[in-house]
Amino acid sequence: MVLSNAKGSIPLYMQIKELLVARVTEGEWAPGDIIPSEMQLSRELNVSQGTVRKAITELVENNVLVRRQGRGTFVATHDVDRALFHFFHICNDSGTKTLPESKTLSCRKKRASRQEASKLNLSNGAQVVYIERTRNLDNTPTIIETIILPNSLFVDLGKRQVRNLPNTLYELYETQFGITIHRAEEQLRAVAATENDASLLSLEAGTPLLKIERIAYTLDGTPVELRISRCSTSRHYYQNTVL
Amino acid sequence: MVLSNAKGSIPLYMQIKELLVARVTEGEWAPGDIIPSEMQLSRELNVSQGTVRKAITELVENNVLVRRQGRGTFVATHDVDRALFHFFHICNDSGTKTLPESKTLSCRKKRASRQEASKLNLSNGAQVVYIERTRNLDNTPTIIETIILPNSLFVDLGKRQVRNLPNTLYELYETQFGITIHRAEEQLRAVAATENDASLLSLEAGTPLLKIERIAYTLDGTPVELRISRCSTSRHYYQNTVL
DNA sequence: TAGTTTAACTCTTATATAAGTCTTTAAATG
DNA sequence: CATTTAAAGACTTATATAAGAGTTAAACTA
Repeated sequence: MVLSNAKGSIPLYMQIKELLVARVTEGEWAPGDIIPSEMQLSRELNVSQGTVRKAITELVENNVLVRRQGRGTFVATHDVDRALFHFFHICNDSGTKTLPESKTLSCRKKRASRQEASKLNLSNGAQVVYIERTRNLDNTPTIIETIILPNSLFVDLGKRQVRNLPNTLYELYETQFGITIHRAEEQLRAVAATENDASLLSLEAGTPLLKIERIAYTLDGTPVELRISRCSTSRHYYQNTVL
Repeated sequence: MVLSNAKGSIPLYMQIKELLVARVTEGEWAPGDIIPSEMQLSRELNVSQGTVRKAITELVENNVLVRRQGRGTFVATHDVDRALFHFFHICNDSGTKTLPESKTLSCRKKRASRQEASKLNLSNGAQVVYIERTRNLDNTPTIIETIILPNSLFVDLGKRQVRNLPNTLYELYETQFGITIHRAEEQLRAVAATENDASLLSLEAGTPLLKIERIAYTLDGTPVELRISRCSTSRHYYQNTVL
């Protein structure tokens, strides 16, 4: 890639931003890696340190990179904190947020339904990994989750780890499959608990549940996970901050 | 206020940020006003334009100010777009978001309940304005809203506008009462429709509804509105983007 | 081993130049 | 002569570069 500072061209710092993103998405720099210093990059690209800095600043705001003063700049990773603060929104009534324990019920391969395929941008009838689990909050089963993944990206996940899945899946995606979740869209509705829901959460059928349908995307915009959660909100709620 | 650039002190640009925020919260600059140019401010404060610029940049990211190249920098206002994009999260099934029409059912003064008072940081039994309304989406009643405001901040709102309230309340707060909503916390649960809910939304009692409890804050962190919405999610959903 | 230095970073501030917007003014047009 | 058009100028924010200060962790020393 060649940078251009001609008259009508895109600003230098934006071109640098693209270039840095490319190096992350293409795996040249993996999550957790330190990237070259601002000075090194500025020399390599023949621009000033401040210009590199502006590009990096915006990527830090997008949660792509992380800066540590005196140490360097790193590619963001999916540690537990990030999972908890960015992607998990259920609090208990006293307002505290804890990562729930998970009990995997099943993990198998199947063909995607028409809807699932469309939401994950797959061709009709493509193979998907299908995971069902319940999650405990404050020692009571509170959430039922159905997770649907393109089998092409998560090869052998169905076979290998049948009921041995870790609690924080996004860390697994990143470390085992090189897939980093960058953003997600969530659609929330209120639904009635089915008989099955009711028995899993030990409450009565028809009880209102909060249904969260999440599609998670990588940095380059590919949808890679469809996750449907049904939560009992008798002692918990979904927390959202509007800025 | 005096700026300090001594050794252990807070960075200049942050001090400037505080100063600019103060001028907005204290009403020296009102929403919609243009603020002095970066050069004017830099001369007034004896720093360089770039330092003022960094302070302003962060305030633009916080939705406090708005920049327009070639024109100037303005205090952010609560236009319809902002209300829709930042504070309204209900979409219809095809994914489009429209501002609902509102029908005010009642608007009166009462004493805050213990819970209401605590959520709005009021003393026990303080006076509040209590508004009830239904909102239509795609020509069907979809949302029931209860809005609770401290009477001390919204004097005579109860009397004056009994059933003549505009659709976008946040614009009213800003223009009539000088109160700008800056951020909000929302808590979502699934609940069963009461008989009253059911008749207002013409569905059956017990139907699951999405209950949204929002507390809205001004720039200086004062809670100024408690809003409880109950939404039918048969044809609509709550949309949240996780970054 | 505890304290000190040092090198490699990022962070802050300053300055210069580019680019966008609006107003004024004067020429061109009917 | 009245009206439109276009160019010039005086603003504004946007981008790029440079220099020095603050932080951190590891190497070095007593």
